[in-house]
Amino acid sequence: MSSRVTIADVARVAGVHAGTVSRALNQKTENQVNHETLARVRQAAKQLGYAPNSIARGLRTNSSMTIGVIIPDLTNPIFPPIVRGIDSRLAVRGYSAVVVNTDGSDDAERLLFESLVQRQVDGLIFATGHSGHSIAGEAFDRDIKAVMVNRDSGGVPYPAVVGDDAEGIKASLRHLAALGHRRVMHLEGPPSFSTSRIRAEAFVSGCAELGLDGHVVPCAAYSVEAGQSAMDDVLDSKVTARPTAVVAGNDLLALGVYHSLRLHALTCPGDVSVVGFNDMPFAGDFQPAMTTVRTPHFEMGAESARLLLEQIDGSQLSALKITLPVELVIRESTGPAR
Amino acid sequence: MSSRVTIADVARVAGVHAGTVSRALNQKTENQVNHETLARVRQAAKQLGYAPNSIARGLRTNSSMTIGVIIPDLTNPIFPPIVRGIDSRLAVRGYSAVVVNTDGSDDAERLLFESLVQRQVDGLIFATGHSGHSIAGEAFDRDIKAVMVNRDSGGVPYPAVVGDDAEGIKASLRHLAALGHRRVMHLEGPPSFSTSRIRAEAFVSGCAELGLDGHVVPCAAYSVEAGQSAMDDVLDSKVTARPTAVVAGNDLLALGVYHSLRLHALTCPGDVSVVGFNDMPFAGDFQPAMTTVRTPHFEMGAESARLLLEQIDGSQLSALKITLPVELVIRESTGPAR
DNA sequence: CCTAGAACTGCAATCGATTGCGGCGTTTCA
DNA sequence: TGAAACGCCGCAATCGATTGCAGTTCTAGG
Repeated sequence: MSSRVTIADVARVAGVHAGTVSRALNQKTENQVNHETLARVRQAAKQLGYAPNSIARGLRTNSSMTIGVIIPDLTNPIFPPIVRGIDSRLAVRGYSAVVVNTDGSDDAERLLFESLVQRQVDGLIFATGHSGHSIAGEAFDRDIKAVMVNRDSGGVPYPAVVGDDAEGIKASLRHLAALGHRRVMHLEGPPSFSTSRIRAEAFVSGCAELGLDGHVVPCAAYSVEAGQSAMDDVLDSKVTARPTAVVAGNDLLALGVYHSLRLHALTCPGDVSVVGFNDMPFAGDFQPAMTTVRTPHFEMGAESARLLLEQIDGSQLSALKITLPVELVIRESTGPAR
Repeated sequence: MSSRVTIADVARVAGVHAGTVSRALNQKTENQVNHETLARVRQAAKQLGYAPNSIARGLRTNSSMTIGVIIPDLTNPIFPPIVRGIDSRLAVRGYSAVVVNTDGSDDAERLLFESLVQRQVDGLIFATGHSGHSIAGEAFDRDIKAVMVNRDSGGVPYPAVVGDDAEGIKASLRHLAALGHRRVMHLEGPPSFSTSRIRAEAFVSGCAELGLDGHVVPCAAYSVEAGQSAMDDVLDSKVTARPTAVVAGNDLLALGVYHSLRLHALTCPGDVSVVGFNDMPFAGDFQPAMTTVRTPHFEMGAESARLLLEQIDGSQLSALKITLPVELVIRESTGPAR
């Protein structure tokens, strides 16, 4: 399909050898060819509508100009901005991204990883939080270039790009404390995600610093359902006192809290204040508009791509870990404690 | 990087010729090799951890097992489900998708199209509504296999997968009419999108059928800002009477209407009822929960991938146009007319 | 006028797999 | 018993580009 015209056709029309055409059409080698010849080759190439077959080139140069991006689920709203950030850096260098979804399955991750490697991707970006049986260690052993984004490296010596989660949580806590909240709760994401642990720890230490009565409740997943289920349990429980504020592990969990509160005929922020995490798209349009921690997803993606390209270029890595600043966005889901 | 073991290595270990290894490791040709040899080759391959270099294979077989997906913007929430639908069908056949974003720019679309073709993609899925200077016609002339999704083919003889937009609009209108609305308005998306025109036409004919006083207002883009701006103009206008219900071209425009209403101290659905289109993720969590037309994005993606694979397989196309049913989801943004 | 060196460009190997062709040994059937 | 048929596998060309090497021409310096 398509691309019928090859370098040999151009060579024939220009009256030169294929090797010369190759040199003429490559930035790095075009100074090796005579000016007139170069013009003739270019003219012939344009006339024939020649476009190099990147598969053939890849075979010879051992590179595919392709980057694999492994994420849990594209429909999780934090990932599209990350992917676009990655793409923004990749595109200007002529690279393309192949995005695959694991749906949280380790088996799927392994399979997709293998398929990506088979495809000769020039590098990998891991955006799966899973630090359990992560494939990253194996990738490193196989000399595969990669970076982590939105998760720490989990002991594997790959560079990582993360948001300042701890600071985000602490800012949330300070905000709540200023509103007079004392009994606060954290909905923690699955412990297999490095971000979950970091946020939970920041919550605990933040509460200690501010003198708050903090309580951590684990959730089975980063999903609306898991958040609602966890909050339901809390509200139905007779033993634990109802918190006046909830710091959710992410916006999805916070949304689950919204649902649970509505089901229990409680208001937000009247009865319970809620803070999310990520500032996912349209978080300001929820009911109520969600107070949440904005993380720079696009930039995280862009930075991760930059670090990966540095590896590929073989240049010295400019950083092993990049922590990007976050910002608490105060909207309507937080209010004074009753 | 990686994949150091080649077919020649396997051949050496198994004591056979490379060609035999190739035949042994391919489904279609494995019956051409003796059972014992086959076992020996497989054993050697596993022992060495052999994985075929798909670049090399692609060069010879003239296929990359890659599909290009051209969309306007991944962060528009309707696209992730479409992409995942595409991927769900592609993955089981060993294909991968390369997704690129045009951001609505025709120039970008052309550039990305060329880069995809250069990458020797085996087919293309166009999800850009733009029917203006669409590249599709040229793609067809170049014998490139492709399908359209979420847009009609605009005269180019490619198969298309769309939602039943007209029915969605009419169902909205019936719902509003039943609530007693008479003066209704449609916020039309940019006319360069085929979906815009179809929805606007359905609105007009639907109003006629139901005896409603319908009015169409064009928007500059499918965005929250464009929707708000258009609605602002309507509400600020002294000449046009305020409609009691708005049928927005999509959920983003509807969200813009929400913003405009709030700015003008009007309530929804109290003062104005609003219906969106697409049922984007979390539409039910907006303020108020949005009544909208659910379109089966995942299925649309899956169907488009199926049609593309049919083309690639060279089999008879099972359909030239697939229209998937939509469903009106009634939530809280629509109420009785005052 | 001669020669070293530079500037170009052709030659051919190479990347790693696939595949048409043909050879060899064995089976089958007349 | 002979020949056709078949099963299996090796040989080598091929996909389309890149690139080290070497040859040719040209320039410049002595």
